[in-house]
Amino acid sequence: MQFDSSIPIWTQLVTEFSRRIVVGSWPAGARLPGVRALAGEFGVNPNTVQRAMSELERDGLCRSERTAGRFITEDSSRIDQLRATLAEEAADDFLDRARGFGMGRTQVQQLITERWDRHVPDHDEHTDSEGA
Amino acid sequence: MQFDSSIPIWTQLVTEFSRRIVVGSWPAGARLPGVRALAGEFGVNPNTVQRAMSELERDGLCRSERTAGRFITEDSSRIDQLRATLAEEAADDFLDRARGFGMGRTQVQQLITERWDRHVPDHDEHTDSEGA
DNA sequence: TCTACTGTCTTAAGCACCTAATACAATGAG
DNA sequence: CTCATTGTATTAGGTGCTTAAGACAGTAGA
Repeated sequence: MQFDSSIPIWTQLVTEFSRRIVVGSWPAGARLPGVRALAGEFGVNPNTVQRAMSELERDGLCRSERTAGRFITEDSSRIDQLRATLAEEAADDFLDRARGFGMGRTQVQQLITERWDRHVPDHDEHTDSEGA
Repeated sequence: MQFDSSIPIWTQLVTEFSRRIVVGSWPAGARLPGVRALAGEFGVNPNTVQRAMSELERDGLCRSERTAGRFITEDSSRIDQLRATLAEEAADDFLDRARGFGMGRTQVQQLITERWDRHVPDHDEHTDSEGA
């Protein structure tokens, strides 16, 4: 993973860890790798990982058993809530920016459509797996 | 205007100045207030304003006549381009995040619709923010 | 019991960046 | 010419991030 040097690494780790929780790489109840192992994976200092983990704990996404390791919360509804919150924040950030320079609702929807297409390599493919 | 202390002020000024250019508060060819005047308006140091202005010049959005002041570019197509670029960047940032946790196209469109409605002033807004 | 592993805490150093204060250079008005 | 205003450059201070090294406490397993 690559880091943006203009943003604190621990912040970017929080984002990455949240993503892993939301997409299920780290499912509810899972035991996480130790801070030293994660530090090795990302090429950072264990303290930096710990700072990110503290943030996740503060938000009730994981808990640490002091000697047994660290575990994702069992509360799957909390994870659903996280997913919703992240989505809303992303949308709100975007809408604030778009409205800031005067875009209307229709323009916004069209912009999303255009940009989505450029994000998807193949037009033919329906990657519309609307499960939830 | 209020600044986010976790982001450099000059960066936020670039955003604000770009917005003014895009929405026409600072139209093509306009003479801008001096760095000291702007610094006073935003409550920051003139150097901070200048750093933001240097960025705008680097992007061809304004030019400085060393003793006469600073002027927005006459090239209105450049401003149109800026508007398009800002919109695309905002959309791409959003889509990267949304796809990052597995949202599909339809979900994204629906999310935008929901959030747009809550952004409309008339709607009763209850902020249900749990930390992410 | 002894060893290895877990998270946690402390201290310190180095570094980059942001911000501020100030001085400088050039031009136009009077 | 003299002075005020313009943008610009230099220097210094402060803050926060990251890394590093080490020590501590508790637990599981050989």
